[in-house]
Amino acid sequence: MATIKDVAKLAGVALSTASYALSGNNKVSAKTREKVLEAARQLNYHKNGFAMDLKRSRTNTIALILADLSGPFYSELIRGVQEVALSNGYDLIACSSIGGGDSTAVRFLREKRVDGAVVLAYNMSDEVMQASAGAGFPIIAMDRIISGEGLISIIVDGESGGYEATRYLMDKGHRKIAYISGPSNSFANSLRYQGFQRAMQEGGLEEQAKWRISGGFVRDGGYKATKMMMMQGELPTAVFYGNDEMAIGGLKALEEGGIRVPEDISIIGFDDIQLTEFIQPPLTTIRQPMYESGSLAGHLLFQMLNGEEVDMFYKLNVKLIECQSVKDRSKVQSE
Amino acid sequence: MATIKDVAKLAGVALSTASYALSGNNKVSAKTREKVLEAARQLNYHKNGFAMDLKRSRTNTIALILADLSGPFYSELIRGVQEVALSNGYDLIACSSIGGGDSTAVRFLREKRVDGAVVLAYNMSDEVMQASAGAGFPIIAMDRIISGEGLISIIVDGESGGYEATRYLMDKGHRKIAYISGPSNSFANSLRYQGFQRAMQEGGLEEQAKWRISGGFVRDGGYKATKMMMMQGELPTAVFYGNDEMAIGGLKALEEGGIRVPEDISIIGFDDIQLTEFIQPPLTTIRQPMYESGSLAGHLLFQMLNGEEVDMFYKLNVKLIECQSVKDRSKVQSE
DNA sequence: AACAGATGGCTACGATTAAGGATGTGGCAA
DNA sequence: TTGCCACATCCTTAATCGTAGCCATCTGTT
Repeated sequence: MATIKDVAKLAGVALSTASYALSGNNKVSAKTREKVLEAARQLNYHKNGFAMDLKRSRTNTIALILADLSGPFYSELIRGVQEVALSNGYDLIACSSIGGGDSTAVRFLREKRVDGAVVLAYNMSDEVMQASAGAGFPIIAMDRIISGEGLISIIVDGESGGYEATRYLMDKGHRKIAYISGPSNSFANSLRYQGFQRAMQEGGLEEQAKWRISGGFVRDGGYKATKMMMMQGELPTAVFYGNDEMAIGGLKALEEGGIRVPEDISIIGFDDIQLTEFIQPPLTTIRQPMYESGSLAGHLLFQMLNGEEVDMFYKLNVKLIECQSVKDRSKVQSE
Repeated sequence: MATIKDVAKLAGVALSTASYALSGNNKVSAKTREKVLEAARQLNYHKNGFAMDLKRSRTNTIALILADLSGPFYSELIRGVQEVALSNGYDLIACSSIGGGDSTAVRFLREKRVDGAVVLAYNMSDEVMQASAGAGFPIIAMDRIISGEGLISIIVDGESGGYEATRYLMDKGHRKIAYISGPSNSFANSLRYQGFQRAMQEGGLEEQAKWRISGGFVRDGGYKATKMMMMQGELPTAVFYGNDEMAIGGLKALEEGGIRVPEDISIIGFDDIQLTEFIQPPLTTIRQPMYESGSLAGHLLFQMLNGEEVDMFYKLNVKLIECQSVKDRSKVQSE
């Protein structure tokens, strides 16, 4: 690889002049600049990014940290972050936190290979995030409440969402409601479940242990959990899936068992992923403001990078999206 | 941020000793190493990634370049690449080629911020890839055929896939077949379409211009294209969707129009994304070996980084996955 | 005294950038 | 016209970022 030295030599100028010319500084005459650019072109010269970052001690890059690059993506959220990064002239890279302390994500944070990060990865420990964040290095956590210098939490109000979803089912006359949960260590899942419990208690309904099954927030988990539920003899009249992915898996299991939705059983999801409107029946669900939260995360990151004062905690509201996967049983008295 | 200098000073040793101790070199005594590590702990010292990369002139990172981070992901492909990278002790980052010449992807290639790349991004120009690739910098292209030093192409045999899909429909008695296409500049789309055309010609069937509509390879595009097709009065008996995403969109449009699948119309997709088995009816499609191609890409990348000789071109085979979205009309003579 | 192991000094990696040096321009007096 | 000076313009010198690793030096053992 050609370095700026080679360019300078070929152009017959000093190193620094070449540097100035290449970064568009107006300290060099047009003629010299042209000479330098021509030399660079001839040598197919390109800056060495690291040397630049090292000297500038800034990378102009932020990281989006995900639990698993091949996992289900919140594409709207990413779009939100991406647009803000782009419009601020920053680069965005995504990396995975697979691998624990040796993961790419942890290395990028520790070694300060980026200027800040947005984290949506349950497998990142609070410790790592707290150790890395700081005045000059903002981290936005989107899947937990965490505090520390340079740390901001954005969460969606999963508790209200869980509550609303459950109330909605109850209002439609459902009394036997199952909850298919996400991973037990998931903060989002615990919020949703708390909302579910609050609504159940408030309505004087008893939660059945056999109807609380984990599907790990993944499609196939929802499928298996639903199969398991179906093998227990008695079916609930409604199922609250902790997220849409599991509901899609559940739908397949029900279909295979010849159980109609919503005629025989009602289901409700959570997230409002784009797919929900494309499946049969369109899924009633709780919408999370994905794009907005991603965009907010991006904006906050840059405000912090610019040294502005911002709040450390944000809670976004959810909204019930009524489709066709829930049947109104309130007029029917019994089965 | 503390630097290795500070660590050395606090530990009372020379810079180089600290460096050796921190990189686990056995040139230092256990006692000294401990002293240095303790100092590093006290100062919360972490290596500066750039300085290290600069000195080592190696990053231990490879990039996965995608057209759009928020776009539909080939998660299996990513998993393939990711696993290989991880097992070789490399980091993997994903970045987007949105933004043309100023995109993150182009900068990462040009400025050599990674050691190599896997590219699956139609909006990357051949020129950029050819200019960046070289003996020490391998690039694996997964969406085109391209040649040059350090460049390898992996493609799936879309032509055969398109041919097989179409033959399959014809074998099932279909004579009126529509093709919902991807973007016209997509290499994958053109292969599939060529296969479609070959089968049609071979079967003596005429392709109807009104039944070749573009859906841009996206779900919503498939939905709109299908709506458009439905408005033209005459329906084909089968639709070949250029990819599964569009087929899912199309399914919704058909559903809305009260057209049953496969009773009234048969559909076939392409890709075999995970979702296909979860929709109703499960989609007959052409499977691309996604995981395998990702894994192959990863392996080739590391072989090149290790200076081994490899072929410059790979073509992977596809396979028809028979599900329930195609009806056999071969016994029915007319409609 | 020779040797091996441990430690320290120093330079290079490739770029940025402040500060100072060289060069050229124009104005004015002799 | 010529010579001198002030001044702006353009360019160069040199320090620096944080780390790796060569090579020299020192220490203690045999």
